[in-house]
Amino acid sequence: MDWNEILSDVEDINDPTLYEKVLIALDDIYCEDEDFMQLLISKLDTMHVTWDQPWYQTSLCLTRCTVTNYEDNEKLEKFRTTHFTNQECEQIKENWANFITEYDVPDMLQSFARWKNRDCKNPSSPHEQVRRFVTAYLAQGLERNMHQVYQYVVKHFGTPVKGNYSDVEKKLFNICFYFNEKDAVKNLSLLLGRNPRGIYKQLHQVHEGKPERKKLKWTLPLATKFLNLLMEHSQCSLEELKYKKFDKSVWLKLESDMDQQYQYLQKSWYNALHVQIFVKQDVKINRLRKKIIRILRDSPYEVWRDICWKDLTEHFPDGFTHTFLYKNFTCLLVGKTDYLKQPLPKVLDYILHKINTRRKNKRLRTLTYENGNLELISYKKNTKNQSKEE
DNA sequence: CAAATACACTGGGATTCAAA
DNA sequence: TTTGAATCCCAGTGTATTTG
Repeated sequence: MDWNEILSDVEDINDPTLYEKVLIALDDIYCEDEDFMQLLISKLDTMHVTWDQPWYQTSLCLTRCTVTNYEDNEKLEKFRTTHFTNQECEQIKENWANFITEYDVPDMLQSFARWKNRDCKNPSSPHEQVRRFVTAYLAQGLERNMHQVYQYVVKHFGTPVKGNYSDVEKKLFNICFYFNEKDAVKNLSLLLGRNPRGIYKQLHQVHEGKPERKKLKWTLPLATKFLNLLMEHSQCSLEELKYKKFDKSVWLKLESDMDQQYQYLQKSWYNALHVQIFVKQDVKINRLRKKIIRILRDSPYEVWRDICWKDLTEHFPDGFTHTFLYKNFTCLLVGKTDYLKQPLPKVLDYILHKINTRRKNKRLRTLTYENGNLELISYKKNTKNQSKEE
C-alpha cells in the first residue's frame, strides 16, 4: 500500500476510510507472516539441531533473558554482551542464507522476526518450536544466547526502519491513535516497521507534553555551586566523586537546587566538568584525537558501530570519561553521512585529514578546587615536560 | 502451586543528526 | 563546534498462560 499517495493531501485524519485502509494493511502483514510461519511449520519434522551448542544456547526462552553470565563458574564458557559487532551481523546473515537454502523457503526473515504468538500461548506449540529452531540455527557460531539472537533479529529485521519520522508516518501515527489507542503502539510498530520503544516515547509526549528546557550558561561560580552541591548531596569528598555513579535521588536534589533538568546536569558533569576537574595535565585536543585514531587503528573494530567507547578510556589518563572522548571525536564527523557503513580505517583517514587541515588546536581547560572554589589552571605555552600524551 | 515462557510496557544511558 | 531533540536499544518489570 502506497501511503505516500493515499495520504499526500489528506488533512482530515478522522476519516474512517483511512483507518479501514490501515486495518487492511495490517491484515496483509498478519497473513503474510502467518503464511510464512505455516510454511516453516510444514518442515518442522526435518528441523533438528545437529550441531554442538554452547550451554547458553540451550535455554528455550526467547523473549526474555533467563540466562546470565556465570562469572564464577570457570568451566562454563562465557557469552558476549553489549551490542552486536559487524562480524556477528554478517554471521547471522550467512546463517540465514544457509537456512533458506537448506530448507528451501523464501527469503522472508522479516516475517519471521515480526511474527507474534497471539492465539496459542502454549510454549510447545509448533509455532514456538519453529521459532526456537530458527533462532538456534541463526545463533550458530555466535557467542550469544538465544534471547540475544532473537532480540537482535526482531530489532534489525522485524523493525528495520530508523531515523526521524516522515510526514506520512506522523499522519499514520495520528490515525492509529485516533481510532484505536489501545492497540496503536502495536499496530504502528508493525505498520511503520519501527521499534515500539520510540512509539511509546512519542505517546508519552502526547500525554505529558515536552519538558521545558532552560538555557544554562556555565560559569566558574555556577560550576562551583554545582560541585559543592554534588558533594553535599552525595556525601562524597572531591576525590570520591571521580567516576562515581550517583543515585537518582541525588540528581533529583540537584535538579531542584539548580532549577535545571537533572539529565542535562548529568550530561554536563560527565561530558565536561568531570574531565576538567580530574584530568591533571595539559592536554591538547588534537593530540587526544590522534591518539584515539591510533588506538582504533590497532583495534579489531571493523565499522564505526563496533567501537566500544567505554573500553577506550583504559588507554587514557585518569579523569577522562568515555562520553567526553566520544563527543570530542564525533564532532569531526558532522556533515559526513555515510560513516556508519564505511570501513573504519576509511573513516579514520577522513578524521585525520580534518584534524590536519584545520589550524586550531585547543587545549583542554582544566580546573582546580581550592577552598571551596573552582579555578582555572593556566598552562603556559611552549612549556615542554607537561603533556604525557605519548 | 512453582517454574517457564509469552507479550506489553518502562527506565534510562548511548547514539545520531540537524539546527543554533 | 556545540547543543539539544529525537531516536536507538539494552535490560529490566508486570501479568497471563501452560506445564508438570
